[in-house]
Amino acid sequence: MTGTRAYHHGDLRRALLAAALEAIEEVGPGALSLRDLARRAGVSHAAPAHHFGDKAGLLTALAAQGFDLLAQTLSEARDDLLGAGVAYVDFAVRHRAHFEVMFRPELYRTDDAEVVTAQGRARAALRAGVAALPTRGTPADPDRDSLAAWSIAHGFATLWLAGALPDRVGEDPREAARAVLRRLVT
Amino acid sequence: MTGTRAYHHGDLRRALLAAALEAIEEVGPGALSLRDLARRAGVSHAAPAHHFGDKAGLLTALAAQGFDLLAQTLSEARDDLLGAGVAYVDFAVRHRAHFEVMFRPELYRTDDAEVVTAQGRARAALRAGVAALPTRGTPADPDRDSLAAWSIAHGFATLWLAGALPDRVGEDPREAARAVLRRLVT
DNA sequence: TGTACATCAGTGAACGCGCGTTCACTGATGTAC
DNA sequence: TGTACATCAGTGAACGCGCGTTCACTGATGTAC
Repeated sequence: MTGTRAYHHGDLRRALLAAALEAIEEVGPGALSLRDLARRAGVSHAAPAHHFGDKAGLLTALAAQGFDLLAQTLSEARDDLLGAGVAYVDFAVRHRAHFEVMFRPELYRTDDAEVVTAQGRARAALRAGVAALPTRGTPADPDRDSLAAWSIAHGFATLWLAGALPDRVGEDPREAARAVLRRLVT
Repeated sequence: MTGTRAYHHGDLRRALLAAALEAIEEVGPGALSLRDLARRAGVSHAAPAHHFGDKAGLLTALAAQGFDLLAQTLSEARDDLLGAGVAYVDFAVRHRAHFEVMFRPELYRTDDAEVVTAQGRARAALRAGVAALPTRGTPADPDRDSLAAWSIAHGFATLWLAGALPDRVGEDPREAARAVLRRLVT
């Protein structure tokens, strides 16, 4: 494979997804355009339709990929709720584009089979983390505890991404998240 | 004022803001177009520029309005952290359009004077609520406690709006939020 | 090893659309006298 | 109370742009024989 442009890209689907992540980080998922992705991938503007049909198709693929990645990330922090929370925030910051798409269901097909499967995996990993929560005085309510843990991690992550947090939280999201999450976990 | 169209609308600025809230609830803040707002307000498509200059100008006005509304809402729950948290979630659900704009700083001018002022008010109201937090065993850390409370309320609100929460949380956001927030507050 | 053919990936020209922006304008309102 | 005039809010035609989508096409790849 020299510098010459091959007629067949070879791995255009993957290349378009990568270009989409890049574009989303720059302009957000709303302003995404298929023509722009084609440009980024160095391919004709009609090419993306071949692989994804339309914009929602592409974002659906990205969402599925994102939930899978999140599930994987969370399951590595098994038996450690604090660690899982920190991993969740870290995921949001490092995979910002994925994260932003995942939680804007109006942008993609939430009933897509791959999305549903991946979502299930992520949900299971989340619950596994919460199951490890040390019970405090009051009798444990797994449902409520699970939602509380998810909420605080998700909220911190979104506020971080929105740049809404005060400067004093510092520059390391993991460290900042750990301090805040401890409030719930310890 | 009969049914006849007056040449001068009289209160176009306010009408456009109202139309914007409506449009945002339907299509999200990203897909907003000034021409659509003009249509909704029954006015020529060039009219909005008169009042807001451009889209960012309009969203800036909306963000400022939103932060003011939030500050007002929170300050009504003075001395009651749980109540403030529930009010925060309730605000997000009932003023969804405002809320969505407020936390997408890339859409408006965050350095706008009115925005900065209103944000300051909201922030102060938030801190006042947290100051009422009962201290538990460990010595209180107001900064951390404040961020934790904000995170959990914000996270629950965003997840609710995204439709990401499981069905079992029910249909009343206030009630559901109260249950979850109690995990942090009690 | 070669040839014929089907399939598939990507091309590029063309289309219609909605958008933001500009600009000369017109009608309404407010003010000075 | 009337008139003249300045100011302001909104008009509507025009423009150029980037977009998604369509479609006949072409070049590359894989397979059958």
